[in-house]
Amino acid sequence: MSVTIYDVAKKANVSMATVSRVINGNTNVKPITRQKVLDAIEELGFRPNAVARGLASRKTTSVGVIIPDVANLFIADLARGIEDIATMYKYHIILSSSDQQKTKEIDLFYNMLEKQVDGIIFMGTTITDEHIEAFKKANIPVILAATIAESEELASVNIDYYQAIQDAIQFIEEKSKGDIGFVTSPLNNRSNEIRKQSFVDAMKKSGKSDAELEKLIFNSDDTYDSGIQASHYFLGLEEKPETILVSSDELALGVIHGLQDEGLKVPEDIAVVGFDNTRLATMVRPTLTTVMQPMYDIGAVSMRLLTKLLQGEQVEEKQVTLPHRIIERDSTK
Amino acid sequence: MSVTIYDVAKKANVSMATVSRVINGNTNVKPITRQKVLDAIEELGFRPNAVARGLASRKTTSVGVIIPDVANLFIADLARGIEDIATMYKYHIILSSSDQQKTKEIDLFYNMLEKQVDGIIFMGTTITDEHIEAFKKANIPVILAATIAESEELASVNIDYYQAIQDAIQFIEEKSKGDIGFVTSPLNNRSNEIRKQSFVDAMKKSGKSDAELEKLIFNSDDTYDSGIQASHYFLGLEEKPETILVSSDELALGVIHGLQDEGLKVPEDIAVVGFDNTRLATMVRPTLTTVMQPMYDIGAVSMRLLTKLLQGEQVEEKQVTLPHRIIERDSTK
DNA sequence: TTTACTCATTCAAACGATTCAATAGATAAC
DNA sequence: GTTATCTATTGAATCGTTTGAATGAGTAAA
Repeated sequence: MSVTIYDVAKKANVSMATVSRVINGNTNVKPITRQKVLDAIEELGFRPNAVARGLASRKTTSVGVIIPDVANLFIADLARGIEDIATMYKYHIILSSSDQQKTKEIDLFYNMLEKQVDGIIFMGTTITDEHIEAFKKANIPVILAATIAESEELASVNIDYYQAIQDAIQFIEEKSKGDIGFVTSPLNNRSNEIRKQSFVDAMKKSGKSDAELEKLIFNSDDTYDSGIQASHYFLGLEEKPETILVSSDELALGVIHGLQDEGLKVPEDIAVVGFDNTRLATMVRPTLTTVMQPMYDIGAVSMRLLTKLLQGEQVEEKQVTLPHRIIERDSTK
Repeated sequence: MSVTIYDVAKKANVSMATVSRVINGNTNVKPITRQKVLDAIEELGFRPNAVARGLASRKTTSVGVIIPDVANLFIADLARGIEDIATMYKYHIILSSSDQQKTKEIDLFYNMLEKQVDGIIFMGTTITDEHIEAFKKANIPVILAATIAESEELASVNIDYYQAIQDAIQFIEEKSKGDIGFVTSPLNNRSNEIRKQSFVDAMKKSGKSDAELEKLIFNSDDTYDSGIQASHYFLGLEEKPETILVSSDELALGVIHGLQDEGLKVPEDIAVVGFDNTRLATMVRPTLTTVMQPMYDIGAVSMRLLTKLLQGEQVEEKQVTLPHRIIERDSTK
């Protein structure tokens, strides 16, 4: 049926081993032989069967990528970062969305192991013992991308979420003395939990009581619509915050539009600060001041880290923290 | 090292063939034997090696997906549709972005063949002879998703782009007698070309001269920023259009904001109609009237079609046209 | 009882590469 | 001239499954 290494060997009058060595760019092949083989390959239109290769070499040059949802703008950016570096290092990507469901995350993980991927990049919600067990059972490197694990042993690439929120609050407080409202993303996600905690700590430090604090927090489900709901919530308060700090950009757009729909002006009446710096941030009026979380870079660095691990390169630190920063636009004054 | 089918066979006191038959849910296994094998599998924590399976069975249960760019909101939706159906039918997805570069598209295609994918879903720009040659050389089914090919032989899933624009124009003309401006997406993409042609035909039919027509068209590169440029362009015309019809939603947001930045009101001064109906359409003020192109569905239907082809199911029609429709929101009056 | 069939199971040959030990030929060292 | 050292190449086992042919046991038909 299809052309195999055997056919090439026959045509070039050499052994399969030699053909294999030519394909793999191995030395110890006489230039003249190499050329003979190359000619035969060309002539037959031979393309090595990656599955057979994978079986024989125990390397598939594919990596598994498990993310919550490709269709999420923010996450797709991560995927793209991974992909670009993977392509650069000649890896293929097997991609799956977990929809933040723990069982699905774990199932997908084992499925990818069956596929004999060389490594896995995982973005998920909270890392449980079950996750860790699965990761350990796998004899391949696993990188957590934009995902927090308490365990020191797991390789990961993140930003410092706690500090990011602290910085955002400091940024806000430099501009305005009023209250700050906070819209969380779902707290089944460790990094969202950390952001909330960071907010809580900061507010307590500036003397807010538990009761006051509670009013300043709106728990959302991370959608545009719940951003709108959040805005209604804050407008319903007796003491409205002067600034609303929001856990994601999409949510922030919802908040902004919710406020505008009620006739308020952003940032004059209420300022809004987002989180992520997705492309959405510039696609809204006023443009959104936001905390940059460089998802593309997180993906790229994760994949690069993975290639290092796969190729046995020295890795100084398995837990990478990428810088964040506040990007000031027009939704704050 | 890892547990193989051989270990299971030994433990259960049966042959590898029997274990294989159990794994594959084959009949002709006595219940009692099946249970013995299942127990052994459980006990040893056996997981079949998909690579070995792939080699032996010549089926990998993975499909290749080639798309212009995962990080594009609109395209990621397609990917998600593909993925959901793939998961349902137990296929894995190998995903790659081509950045609309023809050589990359073709390289990726051949790479996926090397990986022995069972089928490929392809979204690209213009299908050239080179593409068709590659598709034919592959002995596996290929589905074009949201991608036009003139050839009748290729399986594909699309909407009727020509008609969609005709409908949009009719919709606009029912509301307003003024000129219609048109913002194209890059014309290296066949479907964009068709949309433009559709617009041109309609305008000619209503008596526009070539000179008039030319002024009404702005060629963009399909980004938010070029949407802004488009708005400036139209504002610079002596006779400004009353409505601007735009080839994508992201572009349309750019147009809307560009107009608003200049102090115009949408839709009072100028109405805007988008194309795609991405989530962006509701994430802007005014919300965007747009032509729905159901990318998720296109992905899902493509994948379903592929499974049919792979499983030898009867397929009535290899070229599927999905319905489109105009979704009226607030950017038109 | 013999023959013919099923049904359950085993045997062993693929699948298409990689890889390591073995070998032959050429070159260098003594 | 013999031995040692490289270099280029081959042979064959191996990777972990699937799968079709072969086998054997049990049952139904004659």
